[in-house]
Amino acid sequence: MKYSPKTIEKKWQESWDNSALFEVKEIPDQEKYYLLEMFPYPSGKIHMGHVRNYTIGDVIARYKRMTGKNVLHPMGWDAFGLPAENAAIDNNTHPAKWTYANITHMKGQLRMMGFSYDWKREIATCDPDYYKWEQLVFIKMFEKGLAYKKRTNVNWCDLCQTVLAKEQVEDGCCWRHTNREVTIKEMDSWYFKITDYAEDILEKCDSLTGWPERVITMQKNWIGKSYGAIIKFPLADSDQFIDVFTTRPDTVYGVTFMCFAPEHLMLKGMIKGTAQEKDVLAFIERNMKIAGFIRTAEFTEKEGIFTGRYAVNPLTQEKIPIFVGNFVLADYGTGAIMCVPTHDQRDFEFAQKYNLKKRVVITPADTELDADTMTKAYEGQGLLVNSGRFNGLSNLKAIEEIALYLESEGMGSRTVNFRIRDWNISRQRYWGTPIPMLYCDKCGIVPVDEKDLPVVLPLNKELRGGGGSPLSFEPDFYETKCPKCNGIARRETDTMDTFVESSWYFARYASPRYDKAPVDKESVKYWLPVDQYIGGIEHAILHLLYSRFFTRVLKDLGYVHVDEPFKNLLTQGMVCKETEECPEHGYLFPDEVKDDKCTKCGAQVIRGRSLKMSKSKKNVVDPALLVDTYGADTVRMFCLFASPPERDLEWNDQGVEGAYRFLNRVWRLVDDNIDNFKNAPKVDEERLTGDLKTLNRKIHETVKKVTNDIEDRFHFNTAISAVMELINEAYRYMNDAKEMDENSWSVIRETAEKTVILLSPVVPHITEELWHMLGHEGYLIDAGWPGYNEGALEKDKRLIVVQVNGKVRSKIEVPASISDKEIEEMAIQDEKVKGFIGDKNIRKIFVVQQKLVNIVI
RNA sequence: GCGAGAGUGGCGGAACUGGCAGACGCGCUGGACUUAGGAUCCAGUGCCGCAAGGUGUAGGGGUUCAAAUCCCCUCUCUCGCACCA
Repeated sequence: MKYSPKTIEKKWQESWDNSALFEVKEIPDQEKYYLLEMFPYPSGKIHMGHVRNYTIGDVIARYKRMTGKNVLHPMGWDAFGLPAENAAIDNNTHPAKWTYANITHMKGQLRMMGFSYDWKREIATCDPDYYKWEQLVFIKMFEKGLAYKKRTNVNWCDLCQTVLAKEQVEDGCCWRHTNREVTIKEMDSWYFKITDYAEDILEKCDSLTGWPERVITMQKNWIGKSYGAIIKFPLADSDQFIDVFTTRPDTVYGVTFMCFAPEHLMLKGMIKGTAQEKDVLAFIERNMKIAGFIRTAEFTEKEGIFTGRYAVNPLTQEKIPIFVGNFVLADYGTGAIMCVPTHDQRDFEFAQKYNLKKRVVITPADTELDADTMTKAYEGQGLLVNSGRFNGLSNLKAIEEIALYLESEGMGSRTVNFRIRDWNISRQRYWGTPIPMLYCDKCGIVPVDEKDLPVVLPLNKELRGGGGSPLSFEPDFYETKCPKCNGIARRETDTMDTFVESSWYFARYASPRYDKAPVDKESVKYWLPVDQYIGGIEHAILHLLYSRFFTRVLKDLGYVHVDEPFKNLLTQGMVCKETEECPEHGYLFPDEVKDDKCTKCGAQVIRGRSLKMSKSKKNVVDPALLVDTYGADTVRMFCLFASPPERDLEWNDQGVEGAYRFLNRVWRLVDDNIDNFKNAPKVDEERLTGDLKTLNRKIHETVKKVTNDIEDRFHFNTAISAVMELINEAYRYMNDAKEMDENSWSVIRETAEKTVILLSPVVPHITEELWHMLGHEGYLIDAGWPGYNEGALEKDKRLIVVQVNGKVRSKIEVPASISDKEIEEMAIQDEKVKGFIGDKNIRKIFVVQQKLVNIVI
């Protein structure tokens, strides 16, 4: 019988399905294992990135199940979001229709891959049964002050026609449109108070020992905690004060000017009536138009203007000029900074440009600084000078001392500053969770009554393009009554950021149909946290940070018992492929290239470097086509074999062929010999000798290696290669054997059986078929993971490498029981070795654990 | 600029705590079988050399009996951060 993936894959997928093989429930006395892969956005069809991500997860899920764990392995859809809305407008359909059609199609594709999901737990976040609970959590957050509304400057993406959170701006551009700069708009928005949890989220980073170091670093950087002080500078000729944040209170005596961000709220009032007012306003206006990212980028030249007002240095009582500077960040610290040109390079450059006063207040041990002649700021350590009562103190000590002094004088306070901002979750779009709030003229902002949840997204509406919250054009939706006073009220027409849905879906999977609360506490208690989470590194900040925040909120609301959602995190690499480019026609599809020439114009194509698969670079491979040709098992195997999970995967069509060839080899090992297997007795290890004993030992070695590779580090590539070695050795044995007796067939059958079990998490269909061909009943996944026999691993002979002066000169075979001393003797007696030693003296001999001898002459 | 990671045959990658560099796969070469093969099987394949042997893990230096692995310097690439006061 020929290996026919199409037939057997369909057969077993249906069989697993019919027997509900992967449906799980809580079993209190069985150890659980919650394995989760980041759920996909239902964009239309699955791509190679999904296939890789989910294959890695499936191997772990199946392996853990085979080792006796109760494995939760759910799947669902991150179903709200802009693409649905845009597709709806483009194709004159409805986002819901488009989304659900995509889900149906993609679900079919995932089934074809043979992933072991508990589909009974499937979630689509656009389902009112899901977002209802999100709305409830929102209301609870509002009641606790964790969700609030404010009017501020926000980041706006013109292409998305919506506001973005700070995390969703990359290099000044929208995270979806990396070539479109965000603009600044003043708007009302809803915020989640993630800053309340910043300290805890930061601190617990160090407890996440199962996370990749770089993800932790990125999160720490994003939160950006720094210790310093807020210092109050009196505004001259007024009774006002200006707050500045600094990490360097030790340099206050050196402050010779001050700088405001153009957005600073005190500015306009301050300059009223001054001679400079017009010029300063013009400066502010001009700079406000430049996107914050560009204005404060490193390559932008520092620019400022004197406001005409002065502040008073609280320690020197000196009057210092106040400037507005383009480089000062409005949303970090207080939006105003004290400037110390002698000890801060940025301030130094600014002072040089505008010819401002400088005073040295820290002196290094070896040289004397002169404020007038120095060419750059001195930012190192030293002793304080020109600093009144603090002279002579080391500056590190002075940071504390001066802050304390200012505190005691009521001129400041030590403080901790965070870079992270509250999470703006308002989106001026249609296809998202409605924010369950309403506005009443009499009662103000009022939450929707819990019994009226969910606030359902109206589905019978036609979408129009052109911007503005679509729901704000739907009176049927926004016209309502106030639950407090029964008067006329208007619903909130913005929807929530879609990152909100993905911030808690992992908890919902524990009890996906629970209809009394967001989660069933008992289920959550059993399943959470996620033991292993798998997904792309691109979510290092966004999704993973929001999820950590939301889990804390859910804990404080009493829904879950954990504060960290994901115990272990694996960030898999990208799937890459070579690109081909024509000088005239840009990127080309593989079939647009013939003999290295562009089929459109005949120009020589440029073979580009390997890049992440993407439609725009035309280097994508459609998994569906591959599955159709080779079967899901081959595709799964190649994805795992080509590189370890955390590294990028280099796509190679010929490599796929190799995987297919190997599976055929495994198939034939069983299929060709099945009759011989039937009559062979059980392996009797005592009676094995020679090559057969070696092959039998190889079986045990392979079990050991595969187990370690999967268990310790998820290195499936080396696990697979170990099985390949075993298969190669079995074929070699059969090829070399003069005669195949019963004993031989026993060991070959044993090889086949163990191969089938060890490969089953990787290629579940072919192995299930072979398992049954080998005469077993029941599903392979319940067959248990094999152990190995340490005794069978022992060799009676060993090959010892003999080095002379560190160079390999010979190899000798010795009995395993031999002593180090005897090995030395044998090594010296070896003919080849003798030739290298000659008549020289042996100075020393090293023997390494029955492996190697190094003779030093 | 700062931080993290990486650099190994023609290619993807192995080598886990320093102990035979290149497992396994792809590709390539030769052979067998065959009406035919882009199926299958066997053998070979880092580089130089007929061979003995030499040489080799980005480059240079060091530690060690022994270095892809540890230390120092340089280069290249990837990712993240980037006027954060």
